[in-house]
Amino acid sequence: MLEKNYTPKDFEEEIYKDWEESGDFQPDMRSSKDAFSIVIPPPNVTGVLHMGHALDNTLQDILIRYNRMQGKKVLWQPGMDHAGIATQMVVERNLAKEGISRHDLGREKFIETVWQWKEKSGGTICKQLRRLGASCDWSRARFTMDEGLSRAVRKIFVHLYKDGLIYKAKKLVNWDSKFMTAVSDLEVVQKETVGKMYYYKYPIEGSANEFVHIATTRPETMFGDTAVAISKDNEKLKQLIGKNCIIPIINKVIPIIADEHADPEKGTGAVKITPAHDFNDFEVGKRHNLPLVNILNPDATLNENTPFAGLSTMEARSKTIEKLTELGYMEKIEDHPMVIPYGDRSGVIIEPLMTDQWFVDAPVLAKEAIRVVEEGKMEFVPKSYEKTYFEWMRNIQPWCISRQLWWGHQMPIWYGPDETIFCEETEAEAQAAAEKHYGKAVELRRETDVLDTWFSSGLWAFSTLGWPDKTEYLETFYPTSVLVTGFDIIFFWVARMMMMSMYMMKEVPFKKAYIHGLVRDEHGQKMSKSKGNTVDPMETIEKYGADALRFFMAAMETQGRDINMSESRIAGYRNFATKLWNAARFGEMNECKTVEGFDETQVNLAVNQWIIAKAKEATKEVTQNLDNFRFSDAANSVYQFVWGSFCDWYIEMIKPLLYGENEADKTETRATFAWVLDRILVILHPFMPFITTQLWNNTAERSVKLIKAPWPKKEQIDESVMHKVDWAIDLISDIRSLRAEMNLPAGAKLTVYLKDMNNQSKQNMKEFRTIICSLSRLEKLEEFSGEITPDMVQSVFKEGAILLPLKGVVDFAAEKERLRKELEGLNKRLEGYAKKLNNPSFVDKAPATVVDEEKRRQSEALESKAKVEAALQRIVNL
RNA sequence: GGGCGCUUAGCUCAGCUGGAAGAGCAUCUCGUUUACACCGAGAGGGUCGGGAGUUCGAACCUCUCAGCGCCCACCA
Repeated sequence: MLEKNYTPKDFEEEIYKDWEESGDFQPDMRSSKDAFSIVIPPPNVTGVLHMGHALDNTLQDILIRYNRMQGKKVLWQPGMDHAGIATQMVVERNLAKEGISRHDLGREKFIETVWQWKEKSGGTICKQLRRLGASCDWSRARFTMDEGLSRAVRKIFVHLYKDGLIYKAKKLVNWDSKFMTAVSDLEVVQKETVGKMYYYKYPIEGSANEFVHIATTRPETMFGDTAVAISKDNEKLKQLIGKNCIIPIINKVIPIIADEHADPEKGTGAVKITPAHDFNDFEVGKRHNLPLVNILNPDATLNENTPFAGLSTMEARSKTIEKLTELGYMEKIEDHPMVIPYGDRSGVIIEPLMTDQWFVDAPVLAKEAIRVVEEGKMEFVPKSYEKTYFEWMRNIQPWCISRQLWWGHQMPIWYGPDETIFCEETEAEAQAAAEKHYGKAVELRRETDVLDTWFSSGLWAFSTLGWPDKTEYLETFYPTSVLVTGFDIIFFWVARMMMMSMYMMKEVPFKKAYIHGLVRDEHGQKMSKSKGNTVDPMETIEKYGADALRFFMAAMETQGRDINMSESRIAGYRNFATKLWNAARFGEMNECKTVEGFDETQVNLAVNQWIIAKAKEATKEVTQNLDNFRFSDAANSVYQFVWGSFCDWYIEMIKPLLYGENEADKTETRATFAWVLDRILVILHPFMPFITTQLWNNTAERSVKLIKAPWPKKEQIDESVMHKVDWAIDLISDIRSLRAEMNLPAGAKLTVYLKDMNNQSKQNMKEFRTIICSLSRLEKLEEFSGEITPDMVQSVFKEGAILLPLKGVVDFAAEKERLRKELEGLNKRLEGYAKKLNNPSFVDKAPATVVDEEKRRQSEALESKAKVEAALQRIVNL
């Protein structure tokens, strides 16, 4: 028995538990069909489910369930990312509450603490994903720091190193002074701010009143200046080139050099060069062999190379200005719009800093990653993201992979006493290599840096399947079928997976990358905690059910567009679930039970034939749309069918039958109802797995679980039967409309006379009389013979009935006219094609594909013409 | 500066290859008919941002103007 009310909370969790415990999420390796696999974008171990995850994972789950029902070997590989910086931050913050710093604990103890934290509090998100209905094979869940994945990381690192694709270099890198680590270019966000431009002057050496005028936004960096540059095309200033100037305060002499970097149009035309603290200046410095003067400590305070050692940059800045003003070198200060780099995690200003770091030679790895996309071996959906990908990949810079953190994969690098580098997968191998190198055993020192988190995520597509071992899963599921993720991590992750996979596996990590947008708030604003406009998916699930949230995500997902949150819409999809629930209850009340061996091609009643055809049509649409990743179209197809066709029309139309006397009709209708409801549960299951399963389990004894129920194969759809019932539906709609327009009282009896009837419509009227009268609340439905009979007059006056305008309710004349016009248009169109295709200049000039395209359209128009002609013929016959 | 995208009903948005404008919500009217008021029936509402062009035919293609958004790079 189905409960009277649809209360998803009561069964969603239980159903999930059953799936998981029965192993329903594990791939059926015995299946003879293709494999289908997705690797989950691993959420951070610190992560909590937000709407972005809800979207991403709903889409994946829809694809997974859909393919599972097709009988394929289906794997959704779950797991989590150790999220270096994020996790270290969380744990450090917790420790700080107790007044402990990580340095108090020491590296080993700290890492132990992180692991403890992970076991205890990490992975909340996996529970939440279960609540959403994500049918991942949790028994295979991986963690980027688990033993197997760590081995994969070491192996590929050593491989890359020995191929010369990983190297150590002293370079200017983005330095995060909060976490005291280097970060990659991608982890730096540029923010617009209104800053100040400071104008001051450096005296020229050996001259009392000659100066070079400088403009800068960062006066405190002057202590690191090692030159001033002027363009040799700068007519006004070029006479200064070759002279020396003096940095005030520290009275250091530096040369004035000629360099194109100094744009005469910008600033004062003369640029102070600080090679150790600016990426452009670094390049200038390289060109002129300038010394590098580092003025910063790792915590971004100034060092002993400046007079303000220990001060922060801001403090040093005001001190510098103060001093310059005092000495008479300061000229003016102006407001200046500028862009300042911040760390995406730390939120502090990122400083370019000279340090020893490790790099991956990304430009080399990018080549293959670009090629396979060019060749279509990996396709972006929507395709437009290809361009973004190419653009970035073709301009890729070496990837800084070393982090001066503690939480992460420590690099498999050991140094000998003379700093010789040994890169091996294990310490023992490194020892052996060192012994060979030195001819004796020596003490090795391990590199303390850890790897960028994205290094290990870059291996995710194959490391989770067991690589470097040759496992059955790797064999079966690699390359994975599709990757589903947001556009914001194309560079962070998609690109890196492409590079790593192409390098190591020589094969794409996934055949398609489905890229979706962002989930925004109701008004299209980005959701953020600081704005307070976030919506917690768990609360939404609590309130409306996971099915409603999932359906919302699917229905809103149109390619290449962001999704705006809309509670009213989620409520609408909860209502949809309620509607289905009640429809099922209707079936239960009327003993509509699934009939084993029911042959839906053998039903007799037109309404039953009609709903079966409609169900097949909906199935076809869902199938096609899911195959093309058109989630919203797929969702809308089911929605329209369930609410629009099944509930609004079919259930109403069969009521007279079910409450009637004809037992054969009843039997057939009950069986049909059950068949259609089952079909709905099947095609709706990927979107709303919980309610469909609950109904599946409670409306009949089943030999198959819904999660593994076979997805219908291609079916023959009987279109001719649709017209008859559509005729009745049109008639009913028109009568209802007239009734409302005429403002008839609710109980008013109504008699309708139809005129211009032909054989077909006479037959239709006979067949659907009961249904039509019942649904449009008619007293009588009669044919108008052309004369007003005493009967008709009687019905008006005696029964209080209303005599409708005797013109026939459906305006076939207008319909005929419409079709005639359409046919006219089609004929013109065909003429147009004929003209075009017979025109030699068009055929000669246009590429063959264009000509083919025109020909294809022509034949399409021909087809349409045939259809319209047939429709017109039907009307004429009616 | 380079790239991408958007502008369609009051709101949020669909509209796949050009062939007579759609959904959800909101609004208005009617309705306690035995699945459902988380409901049913009906209605109103759009010169598809402006302009020009291609076409027999344009929301869709081309050009142009205006507004909005995102990404990348740079900014002494």
